[in-house]
Amino acid sequence: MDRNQNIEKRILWVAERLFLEKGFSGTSTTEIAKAVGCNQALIHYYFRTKEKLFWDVFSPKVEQVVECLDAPLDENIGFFDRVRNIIDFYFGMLELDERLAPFIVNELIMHPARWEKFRERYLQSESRSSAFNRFELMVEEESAKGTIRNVLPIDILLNVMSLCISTFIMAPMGYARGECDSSTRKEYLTHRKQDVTELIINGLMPPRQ
Amino acid sequence: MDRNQNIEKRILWVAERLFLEKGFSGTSTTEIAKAVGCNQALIHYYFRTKEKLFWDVFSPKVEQVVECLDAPLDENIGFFDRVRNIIDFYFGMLELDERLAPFIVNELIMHPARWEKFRERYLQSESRSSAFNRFELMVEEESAKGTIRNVLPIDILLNVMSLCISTFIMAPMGYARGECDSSTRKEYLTHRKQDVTELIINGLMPPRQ
DNA sequence: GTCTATAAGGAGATAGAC
DNA sequence: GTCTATCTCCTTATAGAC
Repeated sequence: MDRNQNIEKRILWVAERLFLEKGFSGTSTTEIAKAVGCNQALIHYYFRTKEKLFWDVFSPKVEQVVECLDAPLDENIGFFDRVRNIIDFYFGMLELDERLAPFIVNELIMHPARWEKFRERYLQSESRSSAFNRFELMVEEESAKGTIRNVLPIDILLNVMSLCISTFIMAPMGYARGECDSSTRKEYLTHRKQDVTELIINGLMPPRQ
Repeated sequence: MDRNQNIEKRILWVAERLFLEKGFSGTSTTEIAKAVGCNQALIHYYFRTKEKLFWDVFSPKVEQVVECLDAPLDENIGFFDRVRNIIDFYFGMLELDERLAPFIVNELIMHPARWEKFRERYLQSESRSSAFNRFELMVEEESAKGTIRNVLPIDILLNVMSLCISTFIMAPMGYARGECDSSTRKEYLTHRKQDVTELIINGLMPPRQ
């Protein structure tokens, strides 16, 4: 954006855009340099390797996409509205930048090793966020009351993530039955968000007897 | 497999394995040649370009992953069992080769243009399979009877695809809370399949009044 | 049909001038 | 800090011998 910014930040900023659009293997340091308006050697001067530059872009994005499941904080609302809030917030975050979901998923597929650094942080029960722990408690409570079916809290969140992210992965097919204009796109996203919400909420109900 | 097979078929066979494991950009024709045990020029003699070779591998896989949603044919069973069958069959197909889901999704993300050739076939209502049309009829029927909530048939299938495919995309994280042994993996897949089924079935119920 | 050799280009990274 | 020049390696594709 601003020509006179710190060059290191400009490189990071341009790299972010290009990595998001074309992935790690699809983007060359030469290309980044050209877009920044500097020499390719400068990229390596600041970030030493392409891998390291990528990590500096990738890492905050992963945190965003995973930790965002925690975000909508304690208001005094019922369980189902709480779940609705989670979906709303999560979907909204992905909608803010539609390149985010494909970017993360692509890297998860192509370089699973990069995730090992996150596994510990997100899967060990000791290091789980307090928001997750509170959510877990709510689920157990509702389960005991019999207001929801028997289900693990982590599965609820996995299902929410899967359905939201898939919406954006499939978008290029979904809203392009012929033409790709932005109103068709918006319509597709709105419709999917609504159906995902209904599915999750309805799917939580205890089975009829 | 057999050393004395037709070389063209052996190239295709090896290319399939490598593309599935490392994607288009991660696999070089040189590498394929080495694995086949022939010269790199021979790949181009038979397939002209890497792109063409890839297409010959990719195309049948897409058909498999999309058309498999149609497959479990008419038995005389109720609607919910029919849906259960679809999930079972679809999940089972992906389980037969766990590289399939990541492969397809990765290519969908990195080269959306490749899908334009399939869009017409799968999204035009005139060219839809008769199995889909029959499924659509069943949904309308159940909807009219009030035995399921108000939902579009295509959304049911999108949700099934999303949840099944996501299971395999997330598998490297999912069953690797520390160790990756095959019993943990099997346990993870079984559990997710069951939860996905419950979610879909339960999510189809009409809301309580 | 299968080979060797090579063309033509792009990649990431570094040395060294300024 | 920023540049030019260059090293080394690897890619796809083709020409031409056998």
